[in-house]
Amino acid sequence: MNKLLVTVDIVLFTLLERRLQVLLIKRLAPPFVGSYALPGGFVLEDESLDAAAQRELHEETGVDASNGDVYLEQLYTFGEPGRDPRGRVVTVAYYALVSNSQILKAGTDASDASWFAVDELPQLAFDHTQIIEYAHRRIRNKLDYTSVGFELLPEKFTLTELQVVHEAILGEKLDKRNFRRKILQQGIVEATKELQKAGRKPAQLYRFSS
Amino acid sequence: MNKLLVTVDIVLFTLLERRLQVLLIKRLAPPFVGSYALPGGFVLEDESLDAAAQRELHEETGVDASNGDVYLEQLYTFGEPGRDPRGRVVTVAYYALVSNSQILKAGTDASDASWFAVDELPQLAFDHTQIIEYAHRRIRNKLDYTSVGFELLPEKFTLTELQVVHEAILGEKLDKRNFRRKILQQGIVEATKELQKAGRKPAQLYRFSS
DNA sequence: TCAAAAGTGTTGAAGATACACCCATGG
DNA sequence: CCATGGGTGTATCTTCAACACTTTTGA
Repeated sequence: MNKLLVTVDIVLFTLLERRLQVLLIKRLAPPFVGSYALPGGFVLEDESLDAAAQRELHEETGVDASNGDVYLEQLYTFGEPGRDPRGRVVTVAYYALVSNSQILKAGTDASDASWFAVDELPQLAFDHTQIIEYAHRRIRNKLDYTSVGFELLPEKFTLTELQVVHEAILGEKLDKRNFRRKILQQGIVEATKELQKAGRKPAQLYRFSS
Repeated sequence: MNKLLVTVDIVLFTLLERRLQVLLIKRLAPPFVGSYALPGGFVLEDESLDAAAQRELHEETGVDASNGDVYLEQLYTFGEPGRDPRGRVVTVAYYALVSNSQILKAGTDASDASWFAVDELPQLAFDHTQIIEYAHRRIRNKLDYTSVGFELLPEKFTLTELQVVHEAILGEKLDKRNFRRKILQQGIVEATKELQKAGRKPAQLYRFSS
């Protein structure tokens, strides 16, 4: 009948500069002052774990997961004694996927937050390096049998943008023709009537079809 | 800085009568007196979550997971407020796979424990039905890309026994020739020099090769 | 001699991989 | 006019699915 401290930490991914990146927050209080750490915090008495994750995500990063357009999923629970020098803390880790456009909406008021490429992380507080690796592994596997890729893109996107997402997550180049064939014959995207006019040559915009 | 009750619950699977079965314990104390529930209990101040799961498994079922021959893996953490009428309880669920022979070794001193086929569960306490479904789904998926099946068998086994394990987990019949070819060309089993003499026709015994 | 489980190959379909060129646009 | 990214098809290989009969043994 032993009560323990329970926190949620969130590995927030996005795609920036064609690379998979994670949001980290510089710690202002001990322990690990000055190190970067995952956004997160304590679970309140009367909120679910998912709700706590949503709340912390919003408080610390400005990203709003309460409407359906942020993918948020429980990852794993870390509870080694000694993983937090302040005492026994059990952390339920989550990961979240947001598009570039949602980040901009969220604004940068969480001032000590910055993005880091997953393969170039700084030294992190606690066991957060391990948690991020675990999350990265999870989405890599998930890409094989689901359509998580869309969660990192805005509502409308080109197939090349989707391919870049897959390449960033998998860490390898994909063949353009094979990729397009696979996505199209899976029937999980549908063409919109719009073209992206930004680039050199206008590209067909697609949207995710449930 | 809110402390919460943290428990571990274990979904212990085995294969009995060619069916996937789960160990349940009849509750003697409120709430849910007389209902069946998963074995589990509170996490102590200075033990890891894995250690707590191992300890509870041993205390409540007699199964010893401290040597390597029980497969024990964290499943998911359930923390809805209201899932336990006594108050806020966060449960880190685990699942474990044991062979028939390990059960017999463990003995039946945990007197109010009984096995139930996963597809014929009684009414359960708390949200334990949901936890078992989650665990069942996990091992079904895992069967596609790993070799969890072995964990439900003794060290030496025939290919037909392995096939029965797969069929019990997947809930469908498999083609014998296709199954054997797949397993053999994966190279994850090796033939021993022994034959099983029990049945009608002697069968080659295999063992798992790491 | 019968019942029960062991063991064994082939074919066709579907899915995955490798691979190269032309086109439209903006600078 | 050139650099950039958009867009397209085919041949091959690998993988998966369907399918039936013979053998050994104990009762």
